[in-house]
Amino acid sequence: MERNPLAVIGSLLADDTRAGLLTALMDGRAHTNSELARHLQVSASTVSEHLRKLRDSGMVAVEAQGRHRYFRIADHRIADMLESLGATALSVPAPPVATAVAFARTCYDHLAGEVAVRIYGQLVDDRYLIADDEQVHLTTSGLELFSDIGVDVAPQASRRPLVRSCLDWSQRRHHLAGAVGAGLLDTMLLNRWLVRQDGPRKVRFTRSGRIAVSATFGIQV
Amino acid sequence: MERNPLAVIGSLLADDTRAGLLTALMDGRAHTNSELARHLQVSASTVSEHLRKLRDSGMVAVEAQGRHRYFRIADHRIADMLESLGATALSVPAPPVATAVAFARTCYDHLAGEVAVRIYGQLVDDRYLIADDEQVHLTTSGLELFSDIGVDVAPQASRRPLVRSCLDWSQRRHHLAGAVGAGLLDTMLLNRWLVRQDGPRKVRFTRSGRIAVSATFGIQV
DNA sequence: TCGATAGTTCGGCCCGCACCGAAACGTCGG
DNA sequence: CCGACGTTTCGGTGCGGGCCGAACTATCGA
Repeated sequence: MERNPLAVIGSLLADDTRAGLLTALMDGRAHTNSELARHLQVSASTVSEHLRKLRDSGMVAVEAQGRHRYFRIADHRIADMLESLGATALSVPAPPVATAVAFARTCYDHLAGEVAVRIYGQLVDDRYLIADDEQVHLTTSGLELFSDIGVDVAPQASRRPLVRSCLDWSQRRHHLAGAVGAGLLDTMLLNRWLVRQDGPRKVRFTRSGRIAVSATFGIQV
Repeated sequence: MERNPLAVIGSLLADDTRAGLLTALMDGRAHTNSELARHLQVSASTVSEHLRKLRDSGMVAVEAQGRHRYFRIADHRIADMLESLGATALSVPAPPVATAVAFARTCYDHLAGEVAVRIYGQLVDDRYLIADDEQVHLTTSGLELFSDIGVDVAPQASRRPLVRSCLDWSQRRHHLAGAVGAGLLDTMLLNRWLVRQDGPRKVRFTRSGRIAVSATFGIQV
């Protein structure tokens, strides 16, 4: 059965939930299945099926990371099309869909956002951290650095790696995860360098926190 | 129920028949309900319902003319959107949807197309025809002109007006309809100025036809 | 005034598909 | 290896909507 190409695209957009997924993804970041399910108030299985269709059609791409799978708009051509489509809707003057990217936020059990990316980069530059293509290692001086601020850097009894890199989709760059990444967040919260905000993953640096981060990692916050 | 604007547009495009209607209308011309129904091989009632939806949404506009209603893409913003959407489909390099406009074709019982528009304009310029906003009248010299080439210009027993203007949607300009318009086409075919082609409304000027039209109306064909 | 034709509305049928819960699968961390 | 958790697959249900034919309206031309 030969279908009209307009109808093919239209069918993908026609469903309200699917359109909601695309709209949510239009913030330029990548999201997990369950995040999206919560956001749209539908079951995880439903979202999974929708995402599969969007993926099959090439509108959405996926990147696996551990037991999470991050979904995002496939490329800027798709984004442009959706943007222009949304603008055409009610002759609305194109509401700016891009949201402000959080400077600091949490990503599961570790710190993410702009500041986390900069800390990660500085750690690499200063040879506290060695990052090759696939693997990340903490150097001896890195071990000392984290140990000094109260992060447990003992080799884990568990299989959990000390350090792991995690891709920050709002930045498209890596930041620090793994046991040390989690420990760093714990320490920051414990010492009130950082306090949680109302949003689920929102955090904010305190005044003393900014000073401490500057002193510890040598970056300006 | 609040719906996602993407889903609103998507729903309109999602149906294959509706997408086919829009694709057909993307030739830039206006078409009637029954034309479109024939083209898409569905019933007239089905097309009518689809066109109503497209009209309600503002994607398609309609203009009534006698017992015909001509449907067209509402404005160039919609056309642009559809064009870009179609181009996004399979990364196809945007097939040129605009078809060549027929130089000469029939419109029901009279002549239409580029040549008909030019004849009409020349008739007005030469004062054979007086056209004000709403009405069109044949002058005495106009009566003679058509009488000379064998078109019956006797006042009609029927209510049918001698001359009427008909909007040519491929040209967005008027041409001659009414009893004289119909008679002119008859005469042209009878004298073999014009011969029918294989297409339902396709006609072609003969060599002698070109000469006769030039001589009669003073236009170059 | 009347038949022919274009278009719309209405009623009813039926298919496609969005949805959910349950179960299966894969990865993480203990 | 095991429990926890994120994700996907599967089966079943219900509803929206596209389709047609028939009836109705409007216009044209005789």
